[in-house]
Amino acid sequence: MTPRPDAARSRARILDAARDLPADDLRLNDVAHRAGVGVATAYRHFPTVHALVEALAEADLARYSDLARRACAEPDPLRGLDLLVRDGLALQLAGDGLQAVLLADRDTSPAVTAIKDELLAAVETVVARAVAAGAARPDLTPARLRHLVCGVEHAVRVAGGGADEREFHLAAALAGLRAGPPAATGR
Amino acid sequence: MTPRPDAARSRARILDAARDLPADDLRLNDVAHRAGVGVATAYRHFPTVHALVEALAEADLARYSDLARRACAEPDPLRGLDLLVRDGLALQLAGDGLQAVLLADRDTSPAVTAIKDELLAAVETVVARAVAAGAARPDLTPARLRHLVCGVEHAVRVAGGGADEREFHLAAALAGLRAGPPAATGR
Amino acid sequence: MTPRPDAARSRARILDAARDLPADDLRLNDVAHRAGVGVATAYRHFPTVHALVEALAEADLARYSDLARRACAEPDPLRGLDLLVRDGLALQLAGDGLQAVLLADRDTSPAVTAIKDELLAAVETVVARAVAAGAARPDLTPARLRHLVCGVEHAVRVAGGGADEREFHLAAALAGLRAGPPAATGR
Amino acid sequence: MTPRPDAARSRARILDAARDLPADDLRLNDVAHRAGVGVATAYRHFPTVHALVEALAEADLARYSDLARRACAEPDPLRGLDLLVRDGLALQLAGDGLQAVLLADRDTSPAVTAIKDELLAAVETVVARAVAAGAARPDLTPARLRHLVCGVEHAVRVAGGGADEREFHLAAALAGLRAGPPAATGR
DNA sequence: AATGAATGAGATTTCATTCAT
DNA sequence: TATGAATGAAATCTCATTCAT
Repeated sequence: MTPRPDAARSRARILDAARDLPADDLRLNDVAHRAGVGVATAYRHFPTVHALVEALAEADLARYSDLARRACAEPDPLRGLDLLVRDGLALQLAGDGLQAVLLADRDTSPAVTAIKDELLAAVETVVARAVAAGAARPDLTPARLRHLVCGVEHAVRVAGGGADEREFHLAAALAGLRAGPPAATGR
Repeated sequence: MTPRPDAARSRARILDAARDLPADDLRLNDVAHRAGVGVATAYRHFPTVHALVEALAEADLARYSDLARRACAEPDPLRGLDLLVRDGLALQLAGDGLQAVLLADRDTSPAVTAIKDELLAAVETVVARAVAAGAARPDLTPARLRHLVCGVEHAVRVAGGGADEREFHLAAALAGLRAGPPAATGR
Repeated sequence: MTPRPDAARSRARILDAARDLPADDLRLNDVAHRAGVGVATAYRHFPTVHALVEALAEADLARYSDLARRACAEPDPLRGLDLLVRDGLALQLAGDGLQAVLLADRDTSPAVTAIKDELLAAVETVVARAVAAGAARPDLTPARLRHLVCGVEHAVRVAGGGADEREFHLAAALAGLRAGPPAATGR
Repeated sequence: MTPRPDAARSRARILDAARDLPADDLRLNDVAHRAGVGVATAYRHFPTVHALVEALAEADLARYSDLARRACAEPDPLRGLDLLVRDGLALQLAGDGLQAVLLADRDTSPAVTAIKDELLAAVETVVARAVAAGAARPDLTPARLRHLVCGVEHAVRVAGGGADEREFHLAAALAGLRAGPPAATGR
């Protein structure tokens, strides 16, 4: 079960090399070359690009899960929701493969699935508490919260990713989550 | 000046064929084949995939511009803003290459640049009126509004694109745009 | 029979444009474009690249024929041979399509064939007189003389085409033509 | 260091296939197809056509170098020169890519450069000895000798390549090399 | 388990020639 | 006749994945 030492070294080198590249444009060939490792070695460790992205995201995913647990523990449901969104957004913006892993239907690594399950459970709690307390729109669901944060991440990225833009879009999102449905203005 | 009829026919066939394919995964080779046109012909008309995406988006872009002009004409600035966001989102969700064209720094076609300029000018007016009327966050800018709508589009897409999801994210976004900055709850 | 004035103008423009390009790498497309003329127009005037090369070479070919006639008229057969080789080489080096036309089995233009026939007849005379006078190797034939000059042209070209190199290779060739067979030194 | 057996096999198959084609009209695509090898494999081994031509010529180049060394070792400088020209011409006529490799300014393969350097050094010696012994024109240089042989190769080729033609042009060239400058007969 | 050459599919590009206008 | 877009074949190149060693 314990990996051979040289295998572990290869794996680590591959991950290190991958961190220098944009997560949305990884080529296993390229990564292997930069890692000073054979192409097939990279494929042995990570059969698909997604498997590699998962491995890269795993640490951040664990942090996300911890964050969600802390958000559950907040006495004030509103503050819990805000904390989750604010710090979750920061995590998603810091590492560019996280969104893909969060949104994937199936995971390559069981460990990743386990962490995601924990995370989703905690998010469910945070959302349920916020809705129950009237601190969030009544039609908010855990899935919707996740999608919304992904949308905000996207908005901030296309805006260039600066801190000012992040603050603006975060503030608008938090306000939008909280408020009840606005008076209809549509046609 | 006027394009030759056969050139126009080729162009139209290429565009028709491209409409059957996802805008984010177009291959000129494939498009040419489906259009019953030589590969070289496709490359002559559209030197890059982006040029083709632009051409596909041009009609929607014109509709977007019309919409923005109507939004300017709304007597109530708030209703103008809501109209622009709601119907703009619908346009962006209907044709999947629109966002890429809207966000591109440079355009291939001068016609596209012209339409985008008109659109941006109208958006500027809508935002300025809404802010002046106190109907939108004071730090809202035209660029931020565009990025926000792109974020909402993204959220709805990852949610599966259903009408319910669209309504939820739209409502949250409109509410978030309107409200002043929320009481700080961050760390 | 008289060409229409505009056709004549097209033809002239094509020839002018072709003169700016290396004769061994002409593309009709390219020539047409530089001439400011439609591609098909170029093809109408010159169905093949060789036809164009012939037309470009025609004037030089006529000069070559005149030269050969003058060489025939030389009282001294040796001087006639030398004159033909020396000035013929100069002509061949000056315009880079001449060799191809000289060596072609068939010609596109009857006019070119006529000039070549005159030229070949004169060369035959020059060679016959030189051989008869003992001023050239007895096994020299008109064809061999032509091939030899083409070989010298090639040597000068790969040497860079300078005047010194031309003089060296010319001198060696003239000496080689004149001498009887050398004492055998081969295996 | 040692090439992998399968890579060596591919390389050999590509070279074998290329030998069936005219060296002055090689297309990597075609060669790969005939060799029963993927196109990409052909491009990996030989990034350009010239690299392939070099590899094809390498064996002949080595023979050429041996020949030049033997020519240096001839006690009689004149016989050394004749041997080099006669047998060098035979080599150049046998394999049609040799001239291109000999005349190229830069080589793809360092091995080829090394052989060419040896060859050129030996030619230099042969020429120097012949000139010193009064067995060749005083203005003969190693470069001129190379260009002259290329010119003779060209003449023989355009003459059809037969043995008679080869003997004629060879005899003329050897005589031309040997003789001092002829009495001037030009204008 | 590690290696990197081989593979084949297909993207892009070039070009000579044809054809509708 | 003139035009230049269209054409298709083929050359070059890229890439993700597989396979022999």
